[in-house]
Amino acid sequence: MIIIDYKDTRPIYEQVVERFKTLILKGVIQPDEQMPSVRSLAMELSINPNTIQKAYAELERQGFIYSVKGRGSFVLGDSSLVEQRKKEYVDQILKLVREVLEIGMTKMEIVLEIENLQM
Amino acid sequence: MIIIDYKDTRPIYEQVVERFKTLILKGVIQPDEQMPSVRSLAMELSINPNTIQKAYAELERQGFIYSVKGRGSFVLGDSSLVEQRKKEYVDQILKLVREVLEIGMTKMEIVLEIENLQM
DNA sequence: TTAAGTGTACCACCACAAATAGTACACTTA
DNA sequence: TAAGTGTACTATTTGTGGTGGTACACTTAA
Repeated sequence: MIIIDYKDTRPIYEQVVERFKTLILKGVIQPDEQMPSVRSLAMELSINPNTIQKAYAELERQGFIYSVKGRGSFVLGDSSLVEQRKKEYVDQILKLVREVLEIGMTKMEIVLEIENLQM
Repeated sequence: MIIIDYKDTRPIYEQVVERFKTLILKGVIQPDEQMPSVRSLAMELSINPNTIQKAYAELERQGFIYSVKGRGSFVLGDSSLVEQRKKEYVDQILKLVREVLEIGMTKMEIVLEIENLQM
């Protein structure tokens, strides 16, 4: 399910985060389904449990999963934190957009900046 | 005019940048006025000229001053400051856009929100 | 109650990047 | 030409990020 590419320059935990995000967004892992445990996945990938822990913490921060001490980590549903956080972000973005429109920028200029944004 | 706080965890050059930005925005240093020279300021603060050079390069990048080899560095006028504020807003917006892309939104969705924004 | 499973916290190590220093070069002006 | 200016290059120091080792805390099932 998860693979690490050592030719990839990105840190391991980041690769894990992205891989799980894809799996969750595509519905391969369903809401409320249990994630592999920190230890078992670390064992499987022959890396340190802390690295998986870091990945899971990031997934939790971004609203994809939640973790319960002693029980495990679980996938959150679409309607939950992710959607909520999207709204919060959009609100913040629009607020800033309003301000920058007031000092003379145009919507088109802003849109162009976003289109050209490199990740 | 400039002071360094060694208890401050931020790097020296960053403190210098911020201090000058404040002074310029408040009008304490006027447009076209000459900045202290790299060497004299470095001497005054007992640090390396390169550190001041780095601060000035950053101030130039942000549109606050301009430098001429052999002549010195000078404060830019109001109109360029507006441009600077635009840049700062755009930077903030793009930062948020990156985050919201991270959690699964698309550029198109964001752009649509902006297009539909009522003032 | 206990054992095995779970997430979490803390510290150490290492590699790499950022910050700063040292020095030399290039330009301008009086 | 000399003294002042910004700039470029390299070396060294410092800080940060990523990972590993280990111990702790909690949950669950036997």
